[in-house]
Amino acid sequence: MNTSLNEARSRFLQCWGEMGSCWGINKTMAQIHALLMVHEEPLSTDEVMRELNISRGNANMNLRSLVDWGLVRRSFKKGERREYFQSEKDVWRMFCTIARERKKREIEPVITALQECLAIAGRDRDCAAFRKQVESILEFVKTADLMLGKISQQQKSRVLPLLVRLLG
Amino acid sequence: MNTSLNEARSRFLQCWGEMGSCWGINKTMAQIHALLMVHEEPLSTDEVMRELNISRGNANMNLRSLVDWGLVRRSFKKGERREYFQSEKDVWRMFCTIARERKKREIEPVITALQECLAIAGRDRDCAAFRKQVESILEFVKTADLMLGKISQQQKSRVLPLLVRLLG
DNA sequence: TCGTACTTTCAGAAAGAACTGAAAGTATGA
DNA sequence: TCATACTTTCAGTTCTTTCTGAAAGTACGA
Repeated sequence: MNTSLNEARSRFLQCWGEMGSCWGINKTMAQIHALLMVHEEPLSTDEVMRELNISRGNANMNLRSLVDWGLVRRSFKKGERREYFQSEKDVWRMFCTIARERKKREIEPVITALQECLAIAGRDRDCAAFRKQVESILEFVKTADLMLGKISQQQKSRVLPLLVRLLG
Repeated sequence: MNTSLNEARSRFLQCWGEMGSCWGINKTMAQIHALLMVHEEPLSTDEVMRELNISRGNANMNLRSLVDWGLVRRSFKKGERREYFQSEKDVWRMFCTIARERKKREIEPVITALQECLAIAGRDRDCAAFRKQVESILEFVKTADLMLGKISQQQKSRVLPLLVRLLG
């Protein structure tokens, strides 16, 4: 098999794994995702284990997480009991999926927590400065949340013109 | 001192620390940042150590990181040798600073790495599918990079109208 | 130049996250 | 019902990151 393709692939897996770590995503999960992204054909758990040199438990757990995130689909070959996994390939749809999940898992809980902070603080005069700061953070996070929600519902083609306007 | 304010503060520190972890930021660093955000007055290393119950080394290291990120400024009180630290309070400016830093530290290196992947792969026919996928990822990351760069240069007042259009 | 009041560094310790692999669980077809 | 071919779980281990605290470094005024 083409050596430079192999080398390029493994460079890509490494890159994607590191990027994941930066953004709070398990490195192996990111690498499995990368692996599936650059394979047209669905891969089995055993193939993933072999390609990344990881244990069955690890492969299974991270494949499941990817399915939970909606980035990877289980797929079956007729006449085979074994399950295969296939990644979403379209980058914009991947982005939308990730945005929706992080919104739900991470941003919305922060909004709730900040609202709790304000509720706990109450309205005493000596809380005024604290309230003001937390309120402005909350407002920002809410706007970001709303925006992420809207953007991740759009077709890519509808977002591009806005970007052009912004970048122009 | 007002108990509910204390409770609200510590809830806020906890919340910000957890959020940091989600996004690949050291929890203690995020908590120090939170602590400084809700204090009008600059705090000394010893005050930070006391409030968060952490060691001198830890406090020193994370305060330095925050200064490196440009989120916190050193400040001095006249007649005192000790240094104090003060956080940027404006949320939009905080966001811009973080965006610029992550762009520089994390996004630009990914662009370079992806370009390397393409260079390694070369133009053989059996690389075509790989190239196509990596190219579309690269295009997306470049657009995100460009956009983050533009947005984080804007005044908040110039971004809001765009959001309104988008959200409408 | 020395003593004081601080800041920085870093080797080792602790905590936390991720991983392994064997055992248990499950589905299928004969 | 059983054997087979898989998937899932989880207790224990390994790896990574973060933290500690004492020692070294630095700056200043007397």
